[in-house]
Amino acid sequence: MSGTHTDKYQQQHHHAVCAAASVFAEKGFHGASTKDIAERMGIKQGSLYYYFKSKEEALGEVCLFGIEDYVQRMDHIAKSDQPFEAKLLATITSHLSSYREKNEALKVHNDERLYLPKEKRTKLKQLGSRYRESLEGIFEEGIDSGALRNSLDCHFAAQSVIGVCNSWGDIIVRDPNLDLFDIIQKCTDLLLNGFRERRKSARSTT
Amino acid sequence: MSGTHTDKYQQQHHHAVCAAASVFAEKGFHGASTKDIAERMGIKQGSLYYYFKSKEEALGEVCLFGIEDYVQRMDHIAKSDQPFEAKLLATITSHLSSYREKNEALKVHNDERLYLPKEKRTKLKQLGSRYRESLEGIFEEGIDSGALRNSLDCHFAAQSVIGVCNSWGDIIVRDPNLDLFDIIQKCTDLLLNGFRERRKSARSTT
Amino acid sequence: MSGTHTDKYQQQHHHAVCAAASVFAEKGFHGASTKDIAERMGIKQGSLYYYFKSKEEALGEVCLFGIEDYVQRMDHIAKSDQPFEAKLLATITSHLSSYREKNEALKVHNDERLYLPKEKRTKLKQLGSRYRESLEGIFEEGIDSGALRNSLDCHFAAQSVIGVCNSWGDIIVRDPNLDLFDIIQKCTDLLLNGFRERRKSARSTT
Amino acid sequence: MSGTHTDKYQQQHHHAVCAAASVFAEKGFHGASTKDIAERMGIKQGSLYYYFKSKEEALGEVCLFGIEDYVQRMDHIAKSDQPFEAKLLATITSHLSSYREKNEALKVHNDERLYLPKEKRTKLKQLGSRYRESLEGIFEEGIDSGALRNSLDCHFAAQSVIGVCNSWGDIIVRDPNLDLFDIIQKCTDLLLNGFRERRKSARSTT
DNA sequence: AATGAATGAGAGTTCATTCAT
DNA sequence: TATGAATGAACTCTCATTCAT
Repeated sequence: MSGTHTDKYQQQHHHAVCAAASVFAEKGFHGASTKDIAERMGIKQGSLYYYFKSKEEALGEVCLFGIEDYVQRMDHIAKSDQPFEAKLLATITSHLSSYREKNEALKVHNDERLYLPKEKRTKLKQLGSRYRESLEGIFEEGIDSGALRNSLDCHFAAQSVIGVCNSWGDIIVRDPNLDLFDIIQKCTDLLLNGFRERRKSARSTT
Repeated sequence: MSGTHTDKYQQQHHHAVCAAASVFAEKGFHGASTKDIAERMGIKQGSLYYYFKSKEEALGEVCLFGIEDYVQRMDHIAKSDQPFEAKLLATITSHLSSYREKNEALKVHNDERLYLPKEKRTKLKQLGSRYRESLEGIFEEGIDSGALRNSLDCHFAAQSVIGVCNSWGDIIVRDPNLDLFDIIQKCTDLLLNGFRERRKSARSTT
Repeated sequence: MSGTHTDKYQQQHHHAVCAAASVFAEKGFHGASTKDIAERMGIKQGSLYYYFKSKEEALGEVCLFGIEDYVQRMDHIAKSDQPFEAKLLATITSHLSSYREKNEALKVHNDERLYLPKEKRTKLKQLGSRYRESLEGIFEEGIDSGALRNSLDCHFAAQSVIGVCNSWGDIIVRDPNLDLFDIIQKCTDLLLNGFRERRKSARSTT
Repeated sequence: MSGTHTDKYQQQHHHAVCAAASVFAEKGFHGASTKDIAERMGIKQGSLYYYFKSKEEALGEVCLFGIEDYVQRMDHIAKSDQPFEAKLLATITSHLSSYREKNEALKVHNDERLYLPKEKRTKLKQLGSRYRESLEGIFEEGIDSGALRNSLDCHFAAQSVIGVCNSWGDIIVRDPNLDLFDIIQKCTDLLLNGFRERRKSARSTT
């Protein structure tokens, strides 16, 4: 991948991935046209095929770009030597910050990856699972350390964290004026306490 | 609307809305073709236009169908005379059950309503706001009743409930074998405790 | 034709021909839809086929209706015992008045008859030729009577009369406020003098 | 318009306008298909849209092409320093010759411009009015110079000239074997004498 | 005498893709 | 490295026509 291409190519290729991410995020994969992408890059439609073999390949690259370092960061967090609370905060910070930085690509991954052919989805699925499993591991540690109640369903917990973050992520992407750190704090607070050991037993009625 | 059309027309029209919901949910608005919808109904493509003036109109009807009674149910819950905990449970139950019943239409509303022209989005936006505001009202009551801490940001809380429910809704739609009531209970538990008054002060760092 | 159908049918059929004439005149044959015609009649699209076997047949009937009595009137004029000047005036009066009375049908005949299949055009062509030939006959009489110069090309003259009348007819149809008799007089004057014997020889330069 | 496009593009674009003119003239705007036009150009249907944004735009360009230099020529004639008779002859020659040269486009302008949206018709209407007004001016000069009788209605005269020319133009387009100059001469003769001062008073009856 | 419902062919248009230059 | 030109398949939508009722 490196070596076969000039510097300019690499730059333009990256430029292309970002343009595609931006357009796909805005219009969806099927609603976006290759012309849209090319125009956002400042080149002509036909020239796009110098950087992508097909529109679908572009989607694939965007999706991969969208989660890969996001997953890596989770690996770091999981392996780090911090108490459960700090890890959860770090996770949420990382997740929500992603939407501000590479924002569009992550959104595209979440919303459009289904339109990829099965084979191409495999790697993404692995990365996604790795993310969720790392997160589940963090929750297991939390139980062991006594920070969380024994009965917690770690799979449910991880999925919920991802869900909350993604839904706030969507809102963040749509409204750039929102205070990111305020949201991070409130989400962390919600999730931290939501999964903690209970005092008495305030069971809800039906 | 009633009176101007035959019984058969009404039936088929409803049939068409469901077919459209199903196809849009699966492939997205732009990824779905009118041929797909017609075929799911068992009629020919051209005949679809006897029931919809355009593909876009079909999307509009699906979206409306997707939220209208779901919003009404929230109205009922909000107006009812129950303690906060019961209202939250009822809300979550209603929201997640929707995904099982009219499932696809609600999903379509959430994911595809952006592709509607502004004017058509207005009514949907009103309904959506009504939902969120009712939910915020429930949280305000919860604060007043002492069930929730004073400092709670009700807007954040409402948005988070919606977010959690929608993200689990997506999962439910995709996997019909999931135990709906297990998820409802766990979500309620998470959210209830996440927003409750705190014991000590396990504050996380920044 | 008469006897096989009820009175109401005959009435509605006539109604249909008029509606078709009106719509064809406004939008052209290909630009008009059978739904347009039905709506102008106050019936539903499918019901139109009770009166016409096809859209094309409707055009055929409109065209025929548009010229037939117009040609008959010309026959009368040609056979009548009047001086040339009176016959020309009568011809022009008849032609231009037609546009006010059955206006749309005649316009349709002129503008849209080409879209009829060859076979159906035959009868129309005969009628049209009969008209032109009668008119040529009138001009020949005019020469014989000394009202017109010997050198006049009667075919050219007849064609020109028709051309002038049709072009003014179009204008009359489009603007119902025009003074029909003013136009008739001016046209007659133009054509009468345009074809008359010359005084000196005011040849135009190049 | 020049500079933004390749030479080849300009050529093909012109080619496309001519093909469209030809097809519209033959089948009418609504009766003609974009496939017809493309085929006449020797390209595939989809490729036509490289040269026209829409079928309607094609009609607009054809109409404009059909009258623009035809109007300019009239401007020249009107401004030139010739006696009335010469100007009339020049006008008729120009008008009828147009049908031989750019033939189809002018016919399309006359017959199909109504199908253009209002905004696009504005420019055409201006050009058409300019033509008619120039012609009226010529007739006014004719009156002043004594070549025409005082009582002449110049608007009627101009409209009639246009009408005669257009109706002969249609015939010329349909039958390429006709002797153009014979018709020009006969039309000029008809119109010149039709509007001239009268000798005695051969008034027609009513 | 008229309608509702459906059909199928064809329309205009868009678009991912290719390829010579 | 990038473009202009073209393609063909797919798409949304319209419409003349049919037919059971």
